Amino acid sequence: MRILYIEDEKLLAEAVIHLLNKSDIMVDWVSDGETGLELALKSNYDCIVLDIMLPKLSGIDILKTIRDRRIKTPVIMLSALGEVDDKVRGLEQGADDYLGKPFKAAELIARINALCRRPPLQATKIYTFGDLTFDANNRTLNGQALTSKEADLMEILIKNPNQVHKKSALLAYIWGNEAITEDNYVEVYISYLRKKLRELKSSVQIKSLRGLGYKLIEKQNV
Amino acid sequence: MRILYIEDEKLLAEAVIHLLNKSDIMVDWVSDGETGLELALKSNYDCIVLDIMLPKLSGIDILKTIRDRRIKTPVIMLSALGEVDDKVRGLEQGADDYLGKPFKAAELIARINALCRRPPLQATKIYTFGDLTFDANNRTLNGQALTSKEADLMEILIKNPNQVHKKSALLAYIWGNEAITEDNYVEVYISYLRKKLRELKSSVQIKSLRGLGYKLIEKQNV
DNA sequence: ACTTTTCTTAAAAAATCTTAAAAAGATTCA
DNA sequence: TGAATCTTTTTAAGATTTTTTAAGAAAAGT
Repeated sequence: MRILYIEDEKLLAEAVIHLLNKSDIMVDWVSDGETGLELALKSNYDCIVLDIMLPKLSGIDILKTIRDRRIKTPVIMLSALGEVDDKVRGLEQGADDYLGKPFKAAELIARINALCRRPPLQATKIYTFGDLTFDANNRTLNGQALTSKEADLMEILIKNPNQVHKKSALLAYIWGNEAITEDNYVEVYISYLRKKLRELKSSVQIKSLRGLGYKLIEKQNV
Repeated sequence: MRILYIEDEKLLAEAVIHLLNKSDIMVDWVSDGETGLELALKSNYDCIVLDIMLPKLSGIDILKTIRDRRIKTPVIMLSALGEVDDKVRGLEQGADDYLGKPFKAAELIARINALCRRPPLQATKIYTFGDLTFDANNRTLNGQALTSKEADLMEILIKNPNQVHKKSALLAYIWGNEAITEDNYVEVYISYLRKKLRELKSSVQIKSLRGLGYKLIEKQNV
C-alpha cells in the first residue's frame, strides 16, 4: 500500500513515516501544498493524508481541487484540535475522515487500513514434503506444535528437502553466527525433530551424512 | 435528526425552523437559556444550536455546563458578527462549530449535517467467531462491556481468528509503539480477556504460541 | 580396536507466560 | 470540590516451556 502524506512539520512527518513503514505502508512525503497537489493529481495512491495548515496551498484547497477532478482516493484530513471550521469544511469538501492533532500513529494506521479496507495480510508459509505439512506461521508440523528452534530447523530442511544442509550453516542460520562452535546444538534439535517424526509415524526422516550435515528424505529413498 | 435550537429572536427562529424542517431536521426551539439548558441535559439531541446572547443564562454558560456533564452532543454557536471574544470563548468551552449572524440557513444546514455525519469508520463493525459476537462500536463482547484496551485487543484477534498475531504487532497496534518495550502489557490484557471469556463460558479461547504471539481458536481445534 | 563423530537424554538454566495485586490516572457523581 | 469507582499501567511472584549444557551410549570410519 502506498499513500501520499502532505505535512509541513518535518519532525512529526519523520516519526509518522517510520511507524507507517513498520506497518507496511509506503509513504511519499511532501512538505508543501503545491507539490502535494501535483503528486495527488499525477500518481495513484491508495490514500492521501493531508494536513490542513500548509505553506503555499492549504489542505482544503488541495482537497477541493482533487475532488473537482473526480479523483476519489480516500483522504484523511489532519488539523490542530479546535480548528473546527477546517473540520467542517474538510468534510464538506469530501474528506473521508478527520483526525485532530495530536494523534496516535496507531490510530492513523487503523484509519488508513479501514479506509483502504485492507485486511492485514500475512503471507501463508506452508511447506509440504512426503506426508509432512509444515505451517511456518503456526509452527506446526502436521498439526503438532513445534518450539521456535525446532520450527526454524524444520523450515530450513523442508524448504530444500533431499539436499544436504551443512551443520555450520544450520548453526549460523538458527543461532546466528556468533562464533559458536557447539555443533551439539544442532544435534540436539535434530534429535528432537526425529522424535517428533517418529511420533507422527511419518514416512519422512532426517538422514545424517557424517562430516557433512543433514537432509530430509523419504524413507525408501537414499 | 432532531436538534435543540436555543434562540431568543422569535422571527429569526421561526424562519430558520421552517427551513430546517424542509431539510428533514426536526427542531425543538426554546427562547431562554434556563429552559434550554434543562432540555439539553435531559433530552438526547443530535445537535444543539446555541445563540450566545440569551435571557437568563448565556450561551457560553449553557455550553460550559453541558460539557462539564460530559455531554458530547455537537454544539454550534451563533452570535452577532464581530463578537470575536464570544467565538473564542465558545470554542474554548468545547463548541464544535461557530456561525456569525446573520447567516444563511443553507450554511447552518450544511454545518449541522457535517457535524452529525457519522465518520465512515463507524459503519457497523460487528465481528463473530464461534459463539462470540464482538461489537466494535459499543465495545461489547456478547453484550458484556469491555474496556477500551480490551476492546482494541479483541478487535484485532477476532478480525482474524485462527491466525497468529505477534505480540510485537499487537503492542504496536494498540499502544502505538512509542518506545514501549513492555510486552507485558499485552500479556496482562490477554489475561483480562481470557477471564471474560471464562465468565461468558465461551467455546472460544485465546491460545498462546510461546515466543510468537496469540491467536483466537475454538476449543476443539488445535 | 581405537578414534571420532553423532545421538540421546536428563537436568540445570534461561526465557516466557500467567495472574494477582498495587499504584497511578481518569471519570463520575453528589 | 472531593470521595467513589473504573481503567490502565507497573510490578512481581510463581508456573510452565524452551534452550542450553553435559555426559554417556551408539554408530561410523580407519
